[in-house]
Amino acid sequence: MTVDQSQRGEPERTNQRHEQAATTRRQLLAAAGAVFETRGYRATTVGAITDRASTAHGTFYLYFRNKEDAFCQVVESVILDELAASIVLPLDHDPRRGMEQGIRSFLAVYHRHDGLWSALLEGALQSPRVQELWLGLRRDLVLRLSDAFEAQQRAGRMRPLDTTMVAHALSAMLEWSAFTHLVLGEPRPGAPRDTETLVGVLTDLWYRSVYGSVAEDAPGSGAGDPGQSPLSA
Amino acid sequence: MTVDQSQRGEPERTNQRHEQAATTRRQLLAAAGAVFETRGYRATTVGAITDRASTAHGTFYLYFRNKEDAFCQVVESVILDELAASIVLPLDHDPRRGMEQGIRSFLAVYHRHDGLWSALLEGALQSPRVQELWLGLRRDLVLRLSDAFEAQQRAGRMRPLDTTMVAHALSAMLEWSAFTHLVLGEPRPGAPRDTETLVGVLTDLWYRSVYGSVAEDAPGSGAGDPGQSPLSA
Amino acid sequence: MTVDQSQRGEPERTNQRHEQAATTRRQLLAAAGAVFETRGYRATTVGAITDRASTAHGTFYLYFRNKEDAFCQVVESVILDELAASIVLPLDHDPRRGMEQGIRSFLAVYHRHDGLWSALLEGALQSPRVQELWLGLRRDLVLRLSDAFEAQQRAGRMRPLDTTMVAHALSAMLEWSAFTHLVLGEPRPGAPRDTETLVGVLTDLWYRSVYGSVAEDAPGSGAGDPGQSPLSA
Amino acid sequence: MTVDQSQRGEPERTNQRHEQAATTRRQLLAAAGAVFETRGYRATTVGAITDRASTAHGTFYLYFRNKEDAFCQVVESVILDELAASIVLPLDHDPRRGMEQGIRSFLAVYHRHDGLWSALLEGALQSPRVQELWLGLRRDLVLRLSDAFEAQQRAGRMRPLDTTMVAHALSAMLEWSAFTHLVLGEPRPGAPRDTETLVGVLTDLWYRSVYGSVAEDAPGSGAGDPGQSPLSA
DNA sequence: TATGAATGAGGCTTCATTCAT
DNA sequence: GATGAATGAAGCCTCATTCAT
Repeated sequence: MTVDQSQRGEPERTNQRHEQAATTRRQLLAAAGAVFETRGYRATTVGAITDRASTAHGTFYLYFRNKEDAFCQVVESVILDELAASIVLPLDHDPRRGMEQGIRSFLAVYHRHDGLWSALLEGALQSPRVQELWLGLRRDLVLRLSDAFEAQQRAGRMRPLDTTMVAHALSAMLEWSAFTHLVLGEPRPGAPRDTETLVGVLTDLWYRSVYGSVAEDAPGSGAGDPGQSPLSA
Repeated sequence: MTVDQSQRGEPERTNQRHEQAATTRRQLLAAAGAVFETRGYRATTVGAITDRASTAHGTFYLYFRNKEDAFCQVVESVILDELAASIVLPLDHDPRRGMEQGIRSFLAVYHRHDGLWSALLEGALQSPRVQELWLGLRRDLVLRLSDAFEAQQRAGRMRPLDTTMVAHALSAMLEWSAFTHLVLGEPRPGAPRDTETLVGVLTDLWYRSVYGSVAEDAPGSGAGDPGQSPLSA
Repeated sequence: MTVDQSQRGEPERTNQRHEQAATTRRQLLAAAGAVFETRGYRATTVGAITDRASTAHGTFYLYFRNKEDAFCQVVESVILDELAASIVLPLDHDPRRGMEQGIRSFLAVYHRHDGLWSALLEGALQSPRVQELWLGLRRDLVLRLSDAFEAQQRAGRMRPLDTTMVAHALSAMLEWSAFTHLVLGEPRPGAPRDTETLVGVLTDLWYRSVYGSVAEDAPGSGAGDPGQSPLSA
Repeated sequence: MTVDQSQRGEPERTNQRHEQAATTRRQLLAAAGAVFETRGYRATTVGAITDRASTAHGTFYLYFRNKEDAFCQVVESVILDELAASIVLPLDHDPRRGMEQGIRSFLAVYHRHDGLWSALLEGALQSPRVQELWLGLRRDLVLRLSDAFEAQQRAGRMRPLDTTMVAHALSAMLEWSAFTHLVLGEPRPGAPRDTETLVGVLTDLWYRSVYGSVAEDAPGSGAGDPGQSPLSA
């Protein structure tokens, strides 16, 4: 039977190898994710990853060019998962509730990977490639937001603003609030984080900023339909 | 008395020594600042600092316990300088202009030390002590802001909001906008940064957020005196 | 089955690896032993060891946590060898000759590793872990001795003495005589060491001390069997 | 009066300087003693000594060539003090009590400077000069002992033994028992050290060893006066 | 004499990466 | 594909000693 395998069995063996390899890759990716998440970017060592993945040290380099590469793959894989999840975002006819949902789900995603965002930030400050990856993610978000704003503006529902700049600024508020609250634990480190309060405040500020003079004091009372929420697109 | 001095000679010597030492410290501090600014936190090595300061390697440890300590001293010395400068902040009777001035000067300070803020962020993610330093700075800013908001609120000029949370959120917007625009060069990396536009947008968003329903559409129209600007205190 | 092996190939590889690694460890251990023996504890550097072992500097840390650890392993490996050798210690029915043999073989062991005992002493004064190791060795020796004394005492062949204290004191005499004669070269530094004379004197003193009033003046005359020699157990 | 001093005052000033210098030396010596005593030889740094002496770092090198030199001076100064004290050693007509007194006072001296003996041993293993100093001290002791033994032997009160070797061996027992009991805390580390028991045991062993066959079982009952105790010379 | 800033050699340790098997 | 031993560059930190004042 040994003969069998070496004669006709090659496709099978190849398949087996492929599967084996895929498994190894998955193990390494998962291990890398876990280690980066808990230790941060720089403090993560290849050894820690392979230890956790129960593979040999050298195996790491079969799947990743180096630590930077592994990190980027981890982030991308996580992002893909999250994007898959975020498709489920509920749409809403009330623009304020749409914003609220978008903000809430962003914070939820952030919260789910606390340490990874922290590591991503750290990595972006140390490696150009990670920085590029990170900037790409941010630009996506900002772009979606500014597109939505523009649509609102064309419909006359939004104050006349530089949509790109506003999208940047509001994204910054959202992103950095998420970081300071969820990662750093501000305002009161150690205290239980009341994410819902944060959602409420951010929604209020976003709404004020964008619709302030058009639909004054009108959460949900919207005179006419302000359309789809910018974030739930 | 000259005789006295020449007998024991200590005052002169001591002074000379002190000066020499102070000079060395200044050199090291300046060198450290420059290196941290260009290389970031982690990539900075003690050797690079002493090379730049033209001192022996060991001299570094005469003035700093280690890299972490040197970085904290650098940040603190820069902050002190900036605080000295910020005292000159113009007060203004128009709240919108006050906000604008505050935002503009914050961005100016940030811009003046681009790389250092970046390094500070990086360091905060790698060293608990740096993190503490950084959080301290943030808390100061947020506190001053929320105090100002509270004053405005008591005077009935501001919407009823959780001042602490709002201060946090608006600080986050300001801080992170500064970082993304001035350090990362967003929205268009490489393009000349139009800081004034940023000032305008941020001021508008802040103003809307805070005074939205009280003094609607009243930028500069000062219907009554909204009091001192939060940031120029 | 050969096929099996060549498919996974692990046993062969693993064995080869193991052997290679064991060789490296042995080289490092031998090199460390040699360097510690000639330079002493403190003056030994990791670099000197790896130079001698012809390995890279970093390889050292593959096998030892640090210098302290390497030293302990060296001592332990030497001790193990010696214990293997000491099993061959000749028993004797004449207690004086038993003592003599024990003392002689102790001195022989000591002599074989001159520098190492010296380094062990030095290390014990500088590292708690080495001290613990050393104290463990001493306690073993003392315990065996005091057990033997107790047996003798129960058999009524020995003067009534505090066996623990006596074992300690006589061990001290033996150990420190070994050190001063074999390491320091006392009484006449530089002169050829007449170890046999030392053996004779020490045996005489031990014998006197222990059996003095029981078998007075009976070296070798064995008035009855005082039993097994304490040291040759 | 300043003039006075600079014209005739030179001898006075010189005296003042001398005194000043002597004071400084004393301070440094005391500080060095304290630091060596607590930290041991190698772990003691020049900085620690000058800190404790409240002098400048460089001042150390006005009085000592280096650490080695300082240590030797410390040891010598302590020894001198102790020798001064040991003159008071009580003589005794009973040889056993003489031995006992000698042993007791040796242990007392040892105990008074625990850490220093430990440091001396450590230093001897690291510096040839310290080793020489230490050997000198030991040889003195051994010589006095062997001289005394020889006198006893000439008087026919002692067994026929190689006095030099015996003096060496018994000194070794005494010295090393002192070290293991007083410094290491054996046999039971941490337990209160019962020095008197140790004195008793050592005296017994010494006495047995030396007078065993001459004055059997005769502590204090001495048939005739065995003369002055070896150690109290 | 006394000072104390400056020096720089010397040692330790970590870890990303390679490579023979 | 997988292994894991080996490499060596790179950084950190200490401390004895010198020297200008």
